[in-house]
Amino acid sequence: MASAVERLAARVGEAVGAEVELERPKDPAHGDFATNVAMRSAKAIGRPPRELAQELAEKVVELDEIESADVAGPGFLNLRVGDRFFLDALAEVDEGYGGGWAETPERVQVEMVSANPTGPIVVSAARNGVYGDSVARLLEFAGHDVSREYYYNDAGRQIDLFRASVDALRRGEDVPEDGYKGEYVVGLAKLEGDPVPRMLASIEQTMERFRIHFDSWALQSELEQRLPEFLPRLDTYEKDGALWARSSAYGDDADWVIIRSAEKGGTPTYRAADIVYLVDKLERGLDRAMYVLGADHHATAKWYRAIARMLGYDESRVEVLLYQFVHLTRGGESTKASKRSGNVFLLDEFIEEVGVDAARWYLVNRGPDQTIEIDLDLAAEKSPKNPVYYVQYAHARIASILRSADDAEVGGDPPGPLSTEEKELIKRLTDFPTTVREAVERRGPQLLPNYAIRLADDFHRFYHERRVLGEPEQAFRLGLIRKTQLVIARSLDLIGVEAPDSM
RNA sequence: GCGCCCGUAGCUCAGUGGAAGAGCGGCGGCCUUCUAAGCCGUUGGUCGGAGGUUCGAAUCCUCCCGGGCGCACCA
Repeated sequence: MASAVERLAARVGEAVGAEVELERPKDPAHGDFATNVAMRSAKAIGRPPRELAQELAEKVVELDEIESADVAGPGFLNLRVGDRFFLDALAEVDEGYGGGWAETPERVQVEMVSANPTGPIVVSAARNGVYGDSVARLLEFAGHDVSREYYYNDAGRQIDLFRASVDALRRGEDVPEDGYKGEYVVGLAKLEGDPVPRMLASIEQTMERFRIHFDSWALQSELEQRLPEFLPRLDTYEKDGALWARSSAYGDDADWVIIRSAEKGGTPTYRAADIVYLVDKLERGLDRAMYVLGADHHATAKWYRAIARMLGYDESRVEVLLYQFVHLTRGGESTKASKRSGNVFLLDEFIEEVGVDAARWYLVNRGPDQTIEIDLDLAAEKSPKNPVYYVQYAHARIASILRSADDAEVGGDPPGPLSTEEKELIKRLTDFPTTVREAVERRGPQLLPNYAIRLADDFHRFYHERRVLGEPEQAFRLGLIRKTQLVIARSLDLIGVEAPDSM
């Protein structure tokens, strides 16, 4: 069913005889909604845009919903709508508002983090998790069937080196030159047994603490064993004693070794496991396999698509989400992160210092293509400087009013005309579905925190100008803030941030 | 050299064809009334540069400059 805004667009389109899209002007002085239909069709009709706009304005203003239609700028049609429209639009806001619209629900897997279990999760891996998890939450909200998977390398050189580092300490020796040297290695050396499962358990614990839950864990060692059954389906050749995948023939920039030469051990490379893993995903019944990768792995995107093509799959089922790095600063000083040197900034420390909500907010706040710089001192401040608290505060304020209202009546029409603040707030609520849709389509969860700030903005202004309790409009305004609260909570939940009832 | 990403206010960044924005910083106001983690005002920009496409470009295309990242029989 079409939303109030869509119905309005259709009505206006009917009146002017063309497809109309309504946008929200940034400047409220430009009206409640605006359309560029006159400028779009001016050329085809062969008339000056402003003249055409004037003519369309006269038709549009005949509609019941439209209070005024003005021509502005190069030929924009600025529309003001009546209270009835606002009330209808507000009535649509409920728990599921903005979600459940996916026309063809897909089974989607988001594979994310997937850091080697050779050390604790650091902050850049946390961006991977927050980004992937937020995209997953968005897809779920849109109506898709989403699962989250962690793929870990439990075999190979890095893991061997990690185990060797722990063993060396246990024997009272120094860790190998290129081994792992962090504090955590010392801790693991004091415990019995294989350090890898312990490391993995600790990673899982950290991720849970960060509100990221994995449905499944895939092991490289198991996957690579199944390589022989897929070899016949691959386009390969031998060179220098190694087996190469001819990925360059399928869109990649190069060919890659999948089985090492005898003198290098004759073992499969991680790329061999990639192939098995991809087939496994696509044959498991997933419609779409999403990989979340850091900018340093950007070249892998072509490799995944190339092997999908090589194996005869539709490459559009494979999607790689890339994100740029995170730089932490403290009072201007940059903190460098290297897992092996032991001089690292761990996610656990980050959460300790700034809290889960602010940590997630800062990591998802920026577009994935943008490197993030986070000033730890600023992020840790629980003050108005921190936008996440600004938004949460709006939610808490609403909760407080609702508590004071007790079991008073909530909802219904207002006794008089709507105030400017009420209209602005409702218009902002009508932006939510389009914001969600765009965030899903662009895989851009950063749109949500930015929207949430605007919504909190409109609420705080409303709060400042208009009283709720004890006013003739009480019931209506209680309904309005209740719905505002729902949308704030949803916006925050989609990025994994909590909406507190008091602060 | 080849490939990917970025360049918007003093700082950190939104803004992916329609009327230049936010937060922080700076300056100045507002608390006997539902939470001042709030509100209001003000300061501040040749959207890296040059061409091109378009009625219209921060946004699309080309080139140039600057920065980050990658181009393993490591993962």
